[in-house]
Amino acid sequence: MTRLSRYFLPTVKEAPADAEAVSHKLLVRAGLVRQVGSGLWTYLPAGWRAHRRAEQIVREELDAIGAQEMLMPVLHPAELWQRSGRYEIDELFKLEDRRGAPHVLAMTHEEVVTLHVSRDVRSYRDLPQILYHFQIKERDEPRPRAGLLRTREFIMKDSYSFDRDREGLDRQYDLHLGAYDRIFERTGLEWYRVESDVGMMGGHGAHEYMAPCAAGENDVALSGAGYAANVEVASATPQAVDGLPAPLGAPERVETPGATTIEQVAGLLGVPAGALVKAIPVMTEGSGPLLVVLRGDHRLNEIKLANHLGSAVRPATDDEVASEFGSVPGFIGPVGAKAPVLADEALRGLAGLVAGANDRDLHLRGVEPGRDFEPAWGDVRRVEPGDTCPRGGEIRIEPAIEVGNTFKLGTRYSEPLGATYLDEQGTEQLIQMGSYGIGPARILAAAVEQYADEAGISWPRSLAPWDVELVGLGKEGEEARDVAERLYEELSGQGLEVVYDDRSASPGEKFADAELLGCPLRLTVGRKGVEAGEVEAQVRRGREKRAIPLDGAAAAAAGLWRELP
RNA sequence: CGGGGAGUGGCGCAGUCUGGUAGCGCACCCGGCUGGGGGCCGGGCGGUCGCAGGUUCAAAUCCUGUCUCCCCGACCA
Repeated sequence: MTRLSRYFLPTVKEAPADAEAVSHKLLVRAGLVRQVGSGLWTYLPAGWRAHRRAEQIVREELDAIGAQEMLMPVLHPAELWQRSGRYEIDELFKLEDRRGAPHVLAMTHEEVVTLHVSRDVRSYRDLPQILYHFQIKERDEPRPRAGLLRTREFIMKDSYSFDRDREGLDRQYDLHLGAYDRIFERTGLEWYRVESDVGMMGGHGAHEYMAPCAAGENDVALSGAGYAANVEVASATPQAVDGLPAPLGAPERVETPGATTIEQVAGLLGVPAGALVKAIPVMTEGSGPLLVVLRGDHRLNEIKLANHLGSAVRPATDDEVASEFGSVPGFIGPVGAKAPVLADEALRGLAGLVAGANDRDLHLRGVEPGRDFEPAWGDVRRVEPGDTCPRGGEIRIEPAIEVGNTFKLGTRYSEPLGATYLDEQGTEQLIQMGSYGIGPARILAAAVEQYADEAGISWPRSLAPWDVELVGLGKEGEEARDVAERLYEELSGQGLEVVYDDRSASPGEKFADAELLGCPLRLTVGRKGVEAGEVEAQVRRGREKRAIPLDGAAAAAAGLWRELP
C-alpha cells in the first residue's frame, strides 16, 4: 500500500526562483525530480514511476515489431569513436582510466552496437536484426535548459536496425515509424511526425516526432493540409509581394546614403521590403566566397543552404566582403558581383527589384534576376507563416519539443567499423543501418507542458505515477479512514494503482497536493460523504467533481477512470 | 562562445549603495486547538552570508581573483 505519510514525495509551494518553463516548475514542485547540477537531475520515487510508465509503453511497442532489448555500457574505449570519426565532437565527454587509456562517455550507441554486429554477424542469414536498449546518455551540452527538456545526462531508448540492403532498411524504418506512431498515440500527447534534417553526418532520410509546447526548442512548420516539417528543412511557396515597383528597361543607380538595412532602404525608397534583394556574403568550406540573395522580407535558412551546397558555410567577415566580394558591407548586391551568386527560388520571375550597387551609399533599382545577373538557383530560405505548403495549405509555425527521431544511416557506421556480411554469392557486403531514438523524460516534460493548469500537473492516464489518488479526511481512527482503507483495497482489486493520502494534513493541503501531482482521478473519503453514503470523485482534467455511491464505489471509479484521456 | 542576472538556514527573499550583535515568510520539531480547499495559538531547532585572498579596530556589506547556477542568443551525431 502506497501511503503518502510514509512516501518520499516532497512537494513545495514555491517553484525554484530560476525556473522558467512550466514543466520545470511543476516537476520540481510536485516532488518528482530534483536538480543535482546544471543539466543533471534525480528522479524521486514518484517521478521515476512516471518515467517507467513512459518506458514501458516504448518497450511494449518495440517488442511488438520484433526488436530485442539488451544493454550496452556507458563507458567506451575512445578508439571506437576515433574509428567512427566522432571523437572530436565537443559534446562528447572524454576521460582516462587509471592507466591513462582514453575513454568516452557515450552520447549514443551506434559505435558499440555496430561493433557487436560487425563481430557476430557473418551471413545474410543473420539479418535482419533490430536491437535496442534504454541507457543513460552523456552529452556535454553547451547550455542545458528548462529542467528535463535539455539535460547533460538522460535516459534514451535507442534502437538500431541492421539489414542486407536498402530495401530491407526501408522496411525496418517503416516498421519503426509504425511503432513510434503507436507509442506516441498511447502516451496521450499531442504530437506529430515531421520531416527533418539528416545532418551533415549523412544518411538518406530522417523524421522527428514533435510534441508542441511553449517551452519547445524547435520550430515546426504545419499546415491544415497535413503538412508538417521542421523549419530546418521546410519548403513552401512564398506569399506574393504587394506593391512591387514597375520593371525598368535597365537598372538605375539611386542614392541611399547611410541606408544599410532592408528597413532603411525600403523606407527611403518607399517600396516594400519584399521588393529588395537581400544579399548575404558567405564563405563555403570547399569553394570559397558565395553571394546568397533572397527576397528582402525573407530569411536565410543556413541548414537548407548547407544541404543545398553539400558543404558547411559561415558568414563572410567585413574584410572578406572587401577582398573576396569587392563590395561594401550594407551595399552588397548581385549585379556585377565578383563572387558567384546563388539566388533563392522566391526571387525567380520577379522584376523591378532594389539591390545593393556594391558602392557606398548606392543601390540599384529595376533589377531583374536572370537579366541583370545570372545566378544559380536554390531553395535556401526559411519558410514564413502564411506561405503555402506543398499540399496547398497555409503554413503556421509552432514551437515543439523533439521527443523521438528516426534516421536511415545507411553505411555511415558499418563502413568505418567494418560491419559486413557475405551474401548468397559469397560476396562481402556492407550492412545497412537505421537508428531510432526516444527520450522518455521529454515525453514526461512535454505532457506536463501540454496539460498543466493553474493547479498543477494533469497527467494523461498512460503516464501518471498512479492511476488514482485516494484522499482520506478526518483523523486517524475515525470511520472515514477505515472506509478509505477498504476502498484502497477494492480499487487495487480493480487493477488500479492507487496512492493513499493518509497524512494528518488539512484537507486543503491534501487537495492542493493531489492536484499538483496530477493523477487523473482523485477520490475523497470524508465524514460528510460517508454519512451520505458517498465518495467524491474529481477528474483532474477539468477538475469537475461528482458524487458516487459508496456502495460499489471501486467498480464505479474504475469505470470512470477507463473513460479518461 | 557572446550578452544579462543571481549565490545569505531546506525553499522563497530582505539586509550590501552608506562596514558596527544576521533578519522575515514558508517548511521543520514540541504542545494544544481545528478537521471538506495550503487553518489557528504558544514554544523551539537550524546559517563557514558560494570559495580564496586583501583592506580595516571591525567585512554578508569595500577591493581582487575564482567557482557555481539561471535566462537570452549561438550551438545541439
